[in-house]
Amino acid sequence: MENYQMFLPVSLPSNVAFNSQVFDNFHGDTSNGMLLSDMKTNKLIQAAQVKEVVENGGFVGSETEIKSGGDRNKKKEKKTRKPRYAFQTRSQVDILDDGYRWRKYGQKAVKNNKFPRSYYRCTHQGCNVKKQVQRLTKDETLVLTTYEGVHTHPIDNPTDDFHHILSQMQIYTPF
DNA sequence: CGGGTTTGACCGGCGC
DNA sequence: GCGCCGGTCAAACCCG
Repeated sequence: MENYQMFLPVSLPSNVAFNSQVFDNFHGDTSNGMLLSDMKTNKLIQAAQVKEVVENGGFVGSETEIKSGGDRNKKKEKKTRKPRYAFQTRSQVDILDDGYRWRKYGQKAVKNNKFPRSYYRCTHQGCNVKKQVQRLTKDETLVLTTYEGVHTHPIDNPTDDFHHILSQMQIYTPF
C-alpha cells in the first residue's frame, strides 16, 4: 500500500480514499472504472470510464531546454507526447487537493461545454507534471481530471491530512 | 515582497 | 493562406 505511487501515475486526491481495486484496475486495465470513495460524503462512487487518453505510449523524461538567452524559450519537444491519464470524480468542488501544489496557468472555454477547463502545472522545481480539470456539461456533478506526466518527487505538504490518514491506516492494519 | 490567479494575446497544428 | 481550436505565455492583478 505504500507503493501506491508506483502503480498510480497520479496521486489520489486527499478527499478520496481508495481500495486495492484502484491500483489493480488502473495498473492492469485502465479502461475499467475504478472504485473511489468520497470521504467527504462517505459514499462509494464509481469513477466511471477511467479512460487512458494516450497519444502515444512513449514517455520522455526531460524535455525542456530553457535557454536564458535571447528569444522566448520554447520547448524543443518532439512530436512525442507524454501519456495522459484521466479519471472523473463525482464532486461538488472543482479543486481536488491531491497533495501536490499546483499553479494555474490557463483557462479556456471548451466547445460544446458550458464550463471552462483549467490548466495547472506542478509548482515543484523541475517537475513538469500538468493537469487539467474540467467539469462535464453532461453531468455537472462530474469533474474530469487529466494528468500528464509523473511526479518524480515526494509530496511536499506539511499539512497533509492524506498522509496522516495513510499512516493511521497502516497503524490499524493487521499487517 | 513572494507566490498564486486572471485573462487576453499568442502560437502551432490541422482542415478547408 | 485563413480561420478554428486546443494549449500556453505573461503582464497585470490579487492577497497574506
